[in-house]
Amino acid sequence: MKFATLFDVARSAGVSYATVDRVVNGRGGVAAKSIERVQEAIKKLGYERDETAANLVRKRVYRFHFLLPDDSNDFFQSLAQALASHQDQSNLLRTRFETTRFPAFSEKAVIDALNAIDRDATDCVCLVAFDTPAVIAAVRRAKQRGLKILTLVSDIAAADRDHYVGIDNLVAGKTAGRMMGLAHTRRAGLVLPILGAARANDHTQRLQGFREILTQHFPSVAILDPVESGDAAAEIYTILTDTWAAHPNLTGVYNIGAGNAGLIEWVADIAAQDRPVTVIHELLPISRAALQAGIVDAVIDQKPHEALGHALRIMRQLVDEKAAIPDIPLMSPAIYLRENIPPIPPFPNRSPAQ
Amino acid sequence: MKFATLFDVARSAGVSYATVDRVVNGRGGVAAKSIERVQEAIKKLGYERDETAANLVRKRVYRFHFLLPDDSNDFFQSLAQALASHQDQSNLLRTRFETTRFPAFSEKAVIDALNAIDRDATDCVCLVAFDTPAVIAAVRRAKQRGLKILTLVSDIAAADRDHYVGIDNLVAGKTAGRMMGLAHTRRAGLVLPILGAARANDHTQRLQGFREILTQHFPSVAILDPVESGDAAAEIYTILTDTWAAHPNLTGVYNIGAGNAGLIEWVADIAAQDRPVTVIHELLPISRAALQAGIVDAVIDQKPHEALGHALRIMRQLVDEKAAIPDIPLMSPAIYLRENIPPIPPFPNRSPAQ
DNA sequence: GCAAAAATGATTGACGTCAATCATTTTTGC
DNA sequence: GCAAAAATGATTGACGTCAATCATTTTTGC
Repeated sequence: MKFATLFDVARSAGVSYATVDRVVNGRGGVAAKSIERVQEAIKKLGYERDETAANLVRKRVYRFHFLLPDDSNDFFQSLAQALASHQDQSNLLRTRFETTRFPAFSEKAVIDALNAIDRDATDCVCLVAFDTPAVIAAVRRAKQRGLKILTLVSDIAAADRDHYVGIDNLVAGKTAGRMMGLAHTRRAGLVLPILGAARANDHTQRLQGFREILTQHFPSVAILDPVESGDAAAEIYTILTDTWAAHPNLTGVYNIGAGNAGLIEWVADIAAQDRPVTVIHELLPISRAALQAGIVDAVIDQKPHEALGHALRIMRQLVDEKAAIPDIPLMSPAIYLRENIPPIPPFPNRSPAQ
Repeated sequence: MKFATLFDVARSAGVSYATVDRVVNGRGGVAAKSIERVQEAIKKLGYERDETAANLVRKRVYRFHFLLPDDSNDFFQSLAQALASHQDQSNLLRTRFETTRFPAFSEKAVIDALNAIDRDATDCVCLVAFDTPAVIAAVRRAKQRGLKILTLVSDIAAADRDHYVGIDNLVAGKTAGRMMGLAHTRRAGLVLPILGAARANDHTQRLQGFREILTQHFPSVAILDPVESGDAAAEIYTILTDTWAAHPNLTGVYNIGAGNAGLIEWVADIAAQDRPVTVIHELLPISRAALQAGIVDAVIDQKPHEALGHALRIMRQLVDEKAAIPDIPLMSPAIYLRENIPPIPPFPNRSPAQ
């Protein structure tokens, strides 16, 4: 079974290769009946363009630049790791990567990095940004220079970037709420939500979703006022100790942000039979271990590896500019319990060289 | 920024293209010091082989044959759909697909289909099989003809196929058990497991995992003897009606196999405030709707789309025969609650033609 | 130092497509 | 029916690699 080439199409259509080329590449100057014959031949032979050959001769290369926060030991680390694993395939898909890490939460650093991106060496920027006026302005400038912008994990105003890939934090919070609610089926409870920072949009959205589900579907569960941890483990430990002292009837803890080490330590320390149900975010080495150890009951995860896969696909489409890209639904978070912890991606994508 | 080609490597190494070719393609007959110089140049230039060009000239094509059960309206339907969505990319990855559907549960049909596969037109077979001696024998014959065999979703004895992609049903059952257990946090309960068929390995494995987690970690939850439904919705309805009558204190139902329509109808009919917690398998249109409607509490899913992605990658590696393929861990099942139901894959993988 | 063996160089046609150029044929308008 | 315009054909070099062939140079063993 051989596969049809453009030469086969030409022969079958009874026209020259040049005419077929004019048709398939839309060069114009072809009689209507010739176009028709070519299209018929394509259909008849089941011809499909060999994209690899086309990309080869066109020297088509996707040049992507990633701007990721450089937070010592956290979620962004796993994001960078996921990125690295996707680079495996870069060769096959003619994609070149550049990555800039910037100090997390430094607005100036993001903006500088964005400004420094060389339009002549970059087609599309993937940005883990926060939604401030200055950042938005920088994004807008980058777009004016012709760069495509995709936001990842954390979004900015829709009008200013080309696409967003990531979860909906409201949904993430609702999922956490549902999980917490199910753990309170037909019983009353008292749960504590811990915010990282009240000014962080993603955190407040999660909190909102969490509250919504509990109040709506699990009215017997009372929700304490959320406390702020600054994403600091030590602070979380203190918060929990204090809350536990004040409310010995505490039945659930939902940590919305980072700093899970503090929560884990606290649970291990109290070693109570009837410890509160614990729901946290992001499957990282530390939370994996805590799930395994039975210290954490559920982890809500953004699926960074999968997110990057989506991001790369969309970035290629953005650069191709072939057509408006259909709006892609937001990702839904994963739920990990002790038993369904996934193996650590990536799996090897290709065999070792040679 | 241009990317190094083999000519660049040759120039940099101070040898001819032919020598470089001999080195990178392992043709032998090259002096040790030349090999070294070439490898140095490769490293220095960051050369990476352009796989697409190599595949092009080698006429490398992967010819895959899928053998899927043809069960009217079920899980296999969604599997076939997932397959179709992956075929989108077939062009880019030089993969050709053939699919044979066979009547579900017809051993003879599988074997006939397997025997009928043309070795000269097929490199690798992806099989959703059941583990019977006759099927195993047929697989063995296929392997002797030089076909690579990958089992999907349902495995056969490890020695007889090349690889398996799918979940571990024991883990799936444990996950269901954990979910059910969490919904019984600090309270007693009585749950009913419903088997499709006691002779189905995957079902008994799930049951085992389910029981294990509950007895071990949630001892206050009692487990009724499992009943068999034959995967029939009507039967499930009857079972539930009877059990509910006999045990008004029922707090959970775990449907291990198919026939969820019966469970859904029953839950809708009893319309009880304190209905049992329901855990089922496979995210299909019907179970999506039931989650949405709040009739089902949790769905454990095999992630067919993801599974096919893994399968295709491994099948290519099998055909390449470059090296032994590292054993890939079994997939872990996904947990879907009402709030984190994912959008229906596939997303479009490439822009529309032209 | 010489013949044989080993290593290297030079070159070529293909894979399927793109993107040209220029010559030739067909169609159109009046 | 004729000139101008439109359509078509023929052909070519490239993209980066593979897989050859054959000629030439270098190394090896004695």
